[in-house]
Amino acid sequence: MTNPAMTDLPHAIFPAPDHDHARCTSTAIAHAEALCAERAQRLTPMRRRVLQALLSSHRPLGAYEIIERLSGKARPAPITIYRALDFLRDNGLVHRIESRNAFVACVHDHGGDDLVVFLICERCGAVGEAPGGAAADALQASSRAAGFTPKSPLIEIAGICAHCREK
Amino acid sequence: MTNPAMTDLPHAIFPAPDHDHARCTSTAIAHAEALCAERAQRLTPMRRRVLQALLSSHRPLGAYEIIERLSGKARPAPITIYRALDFLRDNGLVHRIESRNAFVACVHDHGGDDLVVFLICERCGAVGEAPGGAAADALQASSRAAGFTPKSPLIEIAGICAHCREK
DNA sequence: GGCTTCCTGTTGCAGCGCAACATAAAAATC
DNA sequence: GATTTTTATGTTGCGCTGCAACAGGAAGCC
Repeated sequence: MTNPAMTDLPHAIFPAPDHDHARCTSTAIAHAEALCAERAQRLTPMRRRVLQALLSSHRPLGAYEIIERLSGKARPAPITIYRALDFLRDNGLVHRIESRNAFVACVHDHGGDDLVVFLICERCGAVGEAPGGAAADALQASSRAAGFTPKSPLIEIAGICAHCREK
Repeated sequence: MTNPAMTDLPHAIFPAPDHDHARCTSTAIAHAEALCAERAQRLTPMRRRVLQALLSSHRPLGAYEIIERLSGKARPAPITIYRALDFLRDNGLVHRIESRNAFVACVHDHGGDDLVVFLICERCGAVGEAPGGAAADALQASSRAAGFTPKSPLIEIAGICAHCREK
């Protein structure tokens, strides 16, 4: 499932304000197509449109915000968006930011199981994904010590990203 | 602000099904009173009732669930509950579980700044609070590596607690 | 008492999220 | 290719979350 196009370009964890967003978007779409083809999943027009709406920014969007960005034609009902999001999430193409009740497109290429830390910039709203390998071990240990059998940990950190800090 | 009553009793991270819940509740209320007195904050009847509703279980409750548990008299509007919750959260007496959009009473005694890991049992719904000291360092490092200036990390882990696993 | 500050009640609204059912489109089977 | 089955989308409706704005009331301060 690894797509070279997503790994050879070493994404900064926070996309720079002047990055080549068109390419960034088309790469992600291409990755989604490849992945769905490989899994015999259907990237329908609706699902693609929702993904593109999310890719139009690196900010998490709510369902209603997505609807607004799906310009043209009739505006789909919220439930339609949620169903598309469910599909995209199941395939690791979209993440849910729990602390915002919103969604971001995933522009990284990571397995479904490894721990991802979401860094949320309070100023520009962008979301970065940092690898959480080291923290994963500590959390495993903490959980086990409590007799707890953990599934996927959820980590979200609010703060200020490098690009906003420079200003 | 440290209350001996809350520390001398070494709370298991997950309260056992047969724990002395009456004492567990009264201790928490006493702690809330002491803390508010110390800070010259007012633990009004409404705030106390909301806290007690949350203490009636170790499960996170939504605003409407809280309203239902505030039996007697007129049912307060949701906004009233949210205001009480804001107060209780500001004083560290209540935590918000983002992945559930719900709230739990805090039955531990930790400073406002140290990292807490919420363990959420998918079977019984109980929420435990584990210390996240070790993970905190790893997350700091991860964030810094991304040029990110972190504030308080949010960690929630779903899984199965020890008491549910035994069955 | 009079003033300020804080708390609660009321009304209203917007977003989130899904259940249940109906319809349409694609896949699979024959 | 026609029929059945599966899968995706549209429609309606509803309940929960969360807050803004305003009004009244209670507690503390001078």
